[in-house]
Amino acid sequence: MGRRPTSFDIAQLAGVSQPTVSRALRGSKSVNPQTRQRIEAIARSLHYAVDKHASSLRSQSANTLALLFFEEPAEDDSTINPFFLSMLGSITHACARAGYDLLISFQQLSGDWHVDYQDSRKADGIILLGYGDYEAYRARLDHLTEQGTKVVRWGAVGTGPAGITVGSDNRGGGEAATAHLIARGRRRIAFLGAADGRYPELEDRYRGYRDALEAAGLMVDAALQVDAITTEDAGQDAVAELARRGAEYDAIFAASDSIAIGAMRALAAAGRSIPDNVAIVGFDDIASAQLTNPPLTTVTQDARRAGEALVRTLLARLRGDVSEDAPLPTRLVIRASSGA
Amino acid sequence: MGRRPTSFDIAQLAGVSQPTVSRALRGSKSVNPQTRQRIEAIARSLHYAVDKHASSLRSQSANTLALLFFEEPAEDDSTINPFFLSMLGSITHACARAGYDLLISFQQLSGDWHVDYQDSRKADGIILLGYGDYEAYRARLDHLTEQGTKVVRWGAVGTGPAGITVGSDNRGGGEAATAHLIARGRRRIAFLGAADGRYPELEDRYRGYRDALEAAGLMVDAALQVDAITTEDAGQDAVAELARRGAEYDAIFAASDSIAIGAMRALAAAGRSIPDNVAIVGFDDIASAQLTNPPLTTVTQDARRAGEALVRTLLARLRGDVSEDAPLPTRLVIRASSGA
DNA sequence: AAGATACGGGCATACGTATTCACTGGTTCA
DNA sequence: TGAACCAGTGAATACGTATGCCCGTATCTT
Repeated sequence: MGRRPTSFDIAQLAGVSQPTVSRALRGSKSVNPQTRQRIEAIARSLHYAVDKHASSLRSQSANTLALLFFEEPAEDDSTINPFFLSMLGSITHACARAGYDLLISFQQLSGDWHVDYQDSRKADGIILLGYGDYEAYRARLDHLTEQGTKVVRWGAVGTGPAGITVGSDNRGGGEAATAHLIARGRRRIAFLGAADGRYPELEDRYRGYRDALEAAGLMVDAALQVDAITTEDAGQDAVAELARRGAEYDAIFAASDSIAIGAMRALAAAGRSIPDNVAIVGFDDIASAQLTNPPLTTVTQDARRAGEALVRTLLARLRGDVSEDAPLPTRLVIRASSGA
Repeated sequence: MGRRPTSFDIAQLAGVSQPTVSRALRGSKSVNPQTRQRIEAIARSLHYAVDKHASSLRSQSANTLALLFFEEPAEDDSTINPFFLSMLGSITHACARAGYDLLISFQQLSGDWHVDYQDSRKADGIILLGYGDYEAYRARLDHLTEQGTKVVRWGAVGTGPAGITVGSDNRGGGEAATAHLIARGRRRIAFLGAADGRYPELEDRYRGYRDALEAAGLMVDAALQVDAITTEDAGQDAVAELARRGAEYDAIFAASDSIAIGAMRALAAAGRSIPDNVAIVGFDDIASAQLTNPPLTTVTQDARRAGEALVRTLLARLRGDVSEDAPLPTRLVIRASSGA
């Protein structure tokens, strides 16, 4: 019960020196196999575990990654986009498999998170997660990468410093969603979601929307595009805005499920039936999408692969590789909200 | 751009010794205020941050807490009970406020998680989160506390080693839910959820259920209690089991929203209308509860307060205090599933 | 006026590990 | 047969910080 055992204690019991213990336990091949086994047995029997801080101090690497969620400053309750939460599992597991610990933190986009982890050596690399006004943190992102901090982020592939962005094929997903509505006979399809550069993912989905319209020979009507960020309230407001404009539409492609759910609420309140009056498709396939009434047709992003890709890319960067992956494929999940 | 600045660099620039820098930055009052300011200014200008590992090694404290989620071994996808995920925000924030970092990890209940954090000094204390067969990890829990590891867990207050459990007033919540159904005129109320000792939270909710029945002079009918763990599938199965027994009932109190949602699905499939044929109340108030059809009446647990209480209790234990809080209050949220 | 006290800060050291360098005894090769 | 080599290991040291101990000076106390 005394104090924690150290590598010296093990060395003494094994009749070797401390460095040999260190080498044996880290798998150096310049240790006699028999010696190694003896050392490992003793270590096990003493419940020995390498002191993480001593190890990190000496080796100058934390063996830890940091996961930073950006939360909207507006929201008082700390609700994180469910899609990101669903990545949490695979990120955690991928880290564990690689032998890394995972630090987690919520940050305001506008805060000074970009210095903390960089300076205190808490983590070897950082994963940034969260939709949000891209312009608002682009400067911090550039700063980090210039300083040599290892970072990856979820976002629109092609934006931001080279090779640090992992993301879905938003454009392809947007096209698939819209093409589906067209195939169902809809012609006046509204798009709810930011179309400007501040939300590149949503913008890409908008591009896909236009691709599909144009491929079908349909006109892109600016009156049918309403800005909305990914919250239910924004979706609700967007439908109100369409009404204000007097816009006529028989379908909605919402740039996220949260927007879609808010929109459905507004449509229901206005007495418009889904999908008969208005068909609707979302994006993300969050858990709630199965529970809406009617269930929401949406575009699935593979959260598991996403998390794994983030970790894999970051670990590659730590090794000095720069592997730029292609966008992750998306898949249309057809439920009742988009028509029979 | 050279290497990271150390406290020696700052000392040199400030014309003092390294220990003085350390003292100044940690707020020791035995440093002249002017000296301190000078040091702080230099530290800021160099973007100096204390090296976490050196600090932890010297001071023998990690300044870090660990959050361990237990996941069901059965589930291939790493879905965590949404209620626990909703605690994540407040736990994270509470840690940040206290100046602690937060490590996160998913674990199998049956794994050997109980040695890792204890031995490697990664964290000063551990927060355990996750429903699960209590008997299955009771031994590990006892082991940890006996070794002096600082642990808190979410669960049924009164179970487990003294003072380490934070939890809701499950019994009160169960009583409120059941009393509500009785007030709505229901008389044959089924309980879906484990009533044995392996799931103490659910058992407490069952106790509350019985309290309410007895207070109203109603009989407790064993045929109306069906074991179910907190998954949708279990809820679905439980309704099937009631049918198999030929039990008659006009209401269900489900020990969790997940169970309730599964039950609603089964009822809908069986053509029984909610709430006319069967009124139903859940427990947890997860996000999906608002989206069911009809929306689910349920018992809210305050996730924010829960997370804060967990962190507060753990920090108190780290200081050596043993503060045993009362169970956190719950609140009945009445929606359409329990009748007009 | 002399001793006591407080203040500010330096010296030395310890935390536990990983790594460089040097050494030994044996083996191989020309 | 000497030189070059290799496997296996120990001695020494560095990583960057926090803290116990000590000392000099200035301020009180009686």
